[in-house]
Amino acid sequence: MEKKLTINDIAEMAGVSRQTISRVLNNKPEVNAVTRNHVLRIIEKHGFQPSLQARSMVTRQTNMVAVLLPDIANPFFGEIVRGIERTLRANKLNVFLMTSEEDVGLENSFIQLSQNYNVDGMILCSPRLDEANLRRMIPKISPVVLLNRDVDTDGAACVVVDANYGGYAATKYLIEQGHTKIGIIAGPPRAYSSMQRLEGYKKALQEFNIPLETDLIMQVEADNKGVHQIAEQLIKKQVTAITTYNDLAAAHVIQACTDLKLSVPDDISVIGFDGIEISQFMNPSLTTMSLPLFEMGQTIANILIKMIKGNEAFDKITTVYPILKEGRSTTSFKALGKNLRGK
Amino acid sequence: MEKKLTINDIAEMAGVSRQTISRVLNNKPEVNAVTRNHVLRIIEKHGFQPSLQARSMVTRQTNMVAVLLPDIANPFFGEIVRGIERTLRANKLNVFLMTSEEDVGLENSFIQLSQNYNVDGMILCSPRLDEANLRRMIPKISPVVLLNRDVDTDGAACVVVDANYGGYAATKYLIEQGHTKIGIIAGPPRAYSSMQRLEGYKKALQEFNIPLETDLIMQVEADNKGVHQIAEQLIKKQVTAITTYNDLAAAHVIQACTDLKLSVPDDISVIGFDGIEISQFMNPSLTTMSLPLFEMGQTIANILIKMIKGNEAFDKITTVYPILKEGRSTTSFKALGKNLRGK
DNA sequence: TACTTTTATGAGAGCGCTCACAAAAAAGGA
DNA sequence: TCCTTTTTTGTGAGCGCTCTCATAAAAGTA
Repeated sequence: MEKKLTINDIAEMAGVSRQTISRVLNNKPEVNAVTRNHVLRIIEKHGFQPSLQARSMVTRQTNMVAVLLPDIANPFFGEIVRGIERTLRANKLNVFLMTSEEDVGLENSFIQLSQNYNVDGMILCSPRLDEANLRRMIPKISPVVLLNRDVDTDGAACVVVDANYGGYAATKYLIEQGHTKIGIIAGPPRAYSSMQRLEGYKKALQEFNIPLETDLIMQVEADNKGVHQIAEQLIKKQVTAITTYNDLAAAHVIQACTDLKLSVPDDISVIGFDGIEISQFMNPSLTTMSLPLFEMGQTIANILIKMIKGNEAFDKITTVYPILKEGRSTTSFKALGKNLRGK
Repeated sequence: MEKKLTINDIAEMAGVSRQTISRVLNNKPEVNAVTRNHVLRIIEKHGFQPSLQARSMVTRQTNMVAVLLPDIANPFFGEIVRGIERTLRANKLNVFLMTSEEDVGLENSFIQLSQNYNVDGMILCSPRLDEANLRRMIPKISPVVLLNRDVDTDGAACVVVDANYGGYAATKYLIEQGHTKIGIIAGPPRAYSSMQRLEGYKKALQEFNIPLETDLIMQVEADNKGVHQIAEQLIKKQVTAITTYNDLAAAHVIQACTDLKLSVPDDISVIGFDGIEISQFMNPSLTTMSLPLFEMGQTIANILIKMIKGNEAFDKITTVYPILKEGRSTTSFKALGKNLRGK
């Protein structure tokens, strides 16, 4: 570890005060051209770089943005973070990353932590905190952008996927393909998006006068551990189609079907959510409610940047609508009536 | 934004000196039980949290580890970061994330940046910097753990995938399946792992006395943009198998085959590298040289932690060997001789 | 020449904490 | 009682910077 030079060392070498060095460092105009060049040369020569830590101690800005998400290995968040990071970087902001693994306690302490690091802003992706908690935290950590949470408070902006619409559109699509016995794996029990998705599912059924069967409604923790099992349960209940809360879950459903010697889509249609890049490489390629993930990341970051700058108007709430992307994991029910198991 | 309390505010409220507060905060023993409880109550009451920024200013440790990687949306790095983050967190260390997008300039400035933030250590995943640059930087940013770069210097530890072995094993496997005309998409031109992989490929051919055909050797930038095109070129050269540098590239190769109305594995066998989670969901499921990604992340983090603590021995170099995981994207050449195009 | 205005530089304080030390209070020993 | 030891608390300095303000030097005005 080489010893690190400070602004005082440079000042001494240059024979000027540390304040002059500071001025050069910050491109202040009130410094003589000769002095500036002299200082610049010495800085250059020794490769001096000021401590950003010390600087932010006094300027009260860290150029750090805390990004909290449940799981970085999940391609959904991966794509979003890519969009976030690229946009932040273009604005000289850096990413302080935290993964909560769906744990509310961890989430809470992470938010606390980044507050203690004096981050300039926060991006909370799909926080699990309850509304009261969230409202309590926001004033302390503001500005903050929330993904998939709609909390109308000062200091917070929201970017939400219309999971209600998504659930509706996916279900409607399946109904139009002739399915009536449609299972839904809605997602984590307490998650806002799960509930919304379920609402959309119900709405579609209602619209087509299909009676709601509550035992076709499944919720599952986001770790995908239970998806396989739950898919088996649904299959036993003779569904002809299953709509899921994300593409990875859909992949597990397809695998459950394969394990039970059922064909997707011939026996069962499966529809995903998110439209992650690899959904097209799956076996079979996935029909999914697709989201512009990278762009969403950009949007999130841009809103936060506006909030940090503080002099520009920003959208308090931005709604993103998924669009149906047809793959080969769904098919018309009518077209293959004879394939139905037990019928 | 609520105003933030400082240690002085608490000191005043408690009627003691700021040093006593500091002692309570740091669980120092030399403070009277009564005083401690009194202070604790006031801290609790006002939800005071000390500024980690100010603290690290004096303690000279930030509890931050900079993690630099080429692409966060790539599941390969996603899995690794998951392992890194979980391990670091268990040791009260946090992640300062940076994505270089394969850009050497960005990489350089990121390393500089994290140095200026006084991070406690760095993890560089597959840096693109040339050896000289790397050697020059390491003393300034030490301790550092390098993934997939073998630079023997003080202050750096390395975790490398034996791509040579991987390339060898994949090629050998294909040869044993009866393939002799095997194409390789080795990876980014200047990447260390690409060259290693290629060496292994050559070694396997040599071992089986198969003449090397240089026009079956392809290199491609890691962005997968060109993979499709390059795969087409290889296919035109009548290869019966293609070995690739990662699973995503393999997916693109499979897609190129599909586009040309060729079947994988009946017409062409494809083998991937890394063994990311979704490779099993691909169409067809991928045969791949599988890596324990999550565990690699843990290993990397653990080595860095030892280096930071400074009182424990650590492995200067850790080699990880990929293992073959058979999927349905490869098949025996002999078994389907009649399927060969143009033969 | 003396005066104001402009330009360039420096000195001191302070961001919120922890360090090394000094000082005060309490306890123990004779 | 006085003196030593132990326990507890407080003081000053300083981490590496950037503020604000004062001062010095240069330039313009009369």
